Amino acid sequence: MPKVSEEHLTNRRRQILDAAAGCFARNGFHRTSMQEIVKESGLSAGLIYRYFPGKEDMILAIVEEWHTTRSAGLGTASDPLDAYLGLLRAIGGPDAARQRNLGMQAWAETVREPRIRALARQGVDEQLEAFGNAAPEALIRVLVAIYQGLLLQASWDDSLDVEAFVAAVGELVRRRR
Amino acid sequence: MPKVSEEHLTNRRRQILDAAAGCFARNGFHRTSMQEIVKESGLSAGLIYRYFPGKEDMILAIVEEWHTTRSAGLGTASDPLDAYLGLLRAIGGPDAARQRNLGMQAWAETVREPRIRALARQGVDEQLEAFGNAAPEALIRVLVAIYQGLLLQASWDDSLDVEAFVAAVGELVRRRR
Amino acid sequence: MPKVSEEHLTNRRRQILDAAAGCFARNGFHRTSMQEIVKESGLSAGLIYRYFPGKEDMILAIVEEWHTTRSAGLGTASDPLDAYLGLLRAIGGPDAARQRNLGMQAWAETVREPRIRALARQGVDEQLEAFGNAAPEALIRVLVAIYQGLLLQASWDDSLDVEAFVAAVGELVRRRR
Amino acid sequence: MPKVSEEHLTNRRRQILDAAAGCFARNGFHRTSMQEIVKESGLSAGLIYRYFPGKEDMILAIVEEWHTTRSAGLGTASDPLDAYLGLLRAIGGPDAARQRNLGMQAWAETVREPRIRALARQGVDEQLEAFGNAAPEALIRVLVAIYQGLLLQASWDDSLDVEAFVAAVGELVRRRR
DNA sequence: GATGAATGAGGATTCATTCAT
DNA sequence: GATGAATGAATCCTCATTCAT
Repeated sequence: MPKVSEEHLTNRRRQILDAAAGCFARNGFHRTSMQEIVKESGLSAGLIYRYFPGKEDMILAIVEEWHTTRSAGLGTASDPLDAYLGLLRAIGGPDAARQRNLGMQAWAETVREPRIRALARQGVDEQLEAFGNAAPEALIRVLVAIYQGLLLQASWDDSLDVEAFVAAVGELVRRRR
Repeated sequence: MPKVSEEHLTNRRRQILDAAAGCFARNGFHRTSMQEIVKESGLSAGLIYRYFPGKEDMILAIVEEWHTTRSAGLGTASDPLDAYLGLLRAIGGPDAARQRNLGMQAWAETVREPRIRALARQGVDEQLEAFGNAAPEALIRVLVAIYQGLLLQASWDDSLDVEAFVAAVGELVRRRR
Repeated sequence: MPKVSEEHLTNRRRQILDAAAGCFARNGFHRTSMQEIVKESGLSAGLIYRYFPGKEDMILAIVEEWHTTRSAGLGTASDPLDAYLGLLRAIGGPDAARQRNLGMQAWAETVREPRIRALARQGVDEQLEAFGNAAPEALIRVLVAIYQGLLLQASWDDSLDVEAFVAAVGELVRRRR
Repeated sequence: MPKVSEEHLTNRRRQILDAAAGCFARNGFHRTSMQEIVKESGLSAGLIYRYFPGKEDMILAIVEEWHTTRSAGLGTASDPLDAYLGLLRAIGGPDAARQRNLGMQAWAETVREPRIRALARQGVDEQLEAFGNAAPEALIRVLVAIYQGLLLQASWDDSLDVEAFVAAVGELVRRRR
């Protein structure tokens, strides 16, 4: 009975999304052909279309996941500032290259796809809410902006000194108190 | 002896780049077809290809110009901080939507096109040099990051309070002294 | 010893053909995917392929059945003309929409599939034989043509007055005697 | 200046429609791939899409033309019955194979494409109007039906005796007066 | 110089069919 | 027997680019 377990379905979906994320991070959404994803996933074209109605939907799923990952577990930390600085370190680190690339792709899509723009905006809004008590909106926005800018700069410059960057941010913010 | 004046050539180039920038800002690099640029420019496909060897080159030219515009006349100001805050206001303002869209497109291209990545990196490096005397590198990077992040957030949220944002930045930085 | 009764097999076949006929009448042979038939039949793809080697064969079976139904019990009637006029009424009636649609699909297939062409031709030839004694071939062909044309026209025009049509035919033919 | 004459455009369109009609008459609308039409026309895929937005539109154009051709110059004849019998001879003749095939294809499409159904219905209605004075609607419908049925039967049986068919029709109708 | 008709490789997607379970 | 997940060739269509005029 090829009716397959729930887990199998989830794994397949993962397999596809992973392949897609890899391709997208390497070549961007629009320079990645479905054929490449097919090859990278090791599955067939037809099967992929059983999981995603179209390329656009795969992009959306990838972006959704990206935002979900990003917004995880901030605000709940005992020392929010430390948690935030940790996030900076993470996004600036060498392991985050793929995440950075996906992020930049996602941002570019906000220009023409309302649903992706909504996700991006919502990503910021969630931070505003999470930290709403600790600081005024404008300040949180600045912190988010710093995160975003670091993502970009770290992507462009492998030799960027993330620690120094984080330290500078820490100083700037701590002094404020 | 050129049959057409230098000026004519420059104007034509402008005309093409303007059309392209308009399309790109609206739909992104990859959702814009050459045919759309042809139509928007009012010129013919053949002519456009006399000015740019291909679409890729047009993208490059657009991105180049974007970075040139951006890096203009900072660092030379009498009060660098004021000048910087002015830049924030400018990029956050409602007139800058097109510039923001182009910027986000350009950033996405850094993923797969080394020349565009080089331009992006160079854009940051220029700021590092321009302000090299006034502050440590890490701090300048943070300021640049704030600029970049504001660009994104202003693009996603029309109701973002740019003034409050700028004020928060001003406070953060001034306190430092 | 078959594990499943002959009757079961026949019922299954019926189930499949009914589903297929429904889809085909609605969307035509070529706009109907096997997947739709699978869904409409409530069976599985694999099972359907145990009953029919391929889509083409299902089409053939449907067309065969269509012709069989059509040629039933003419010529044997006590008053052939009345029987014929009854057939006209039947094919023109509102209940016959599905049959009409299938007929038109079948006719289109005669263009490229010799076996279906053969069935169509045979359908006419059977009438020629059945009425062979009552009238010359050419006249029978005309009567068949009228049937065919009515099928088309009734399909295109819900408000067609079938009774008037049949009356006109009756007059035309009766007068002849 | 490759801005091309009106005549050129018309010829190109003809060239495409002729190629398409040839393919369609041979293999049916849905067994004909665009690639076949491309090859048969001697043009390129891209060019064909400058003339027709899609395959569906080409089918529609072909069907439109088919109906236009068919409805030409009846009703205006001095002796309508003779003109009609001439039409029967024409559609039954060996030169009309392509027209017959296209007709059958068009009829099959009436099932799923309202615009094609509308054309078919309109084709009949035009005859009703053209002969409106000469005979009651039902009778004209019968004559049209005979035409349609002859088209089918002639398509299926090369040896069909068109003359005898036409003679039988003539007798049937003349006797009526 | 300037035009835009023409090209054709490449892209996303569908769908008849198979086969491991 | 029965299932439906999986396949991949084939389809329609787009679009960057060229070149005859």
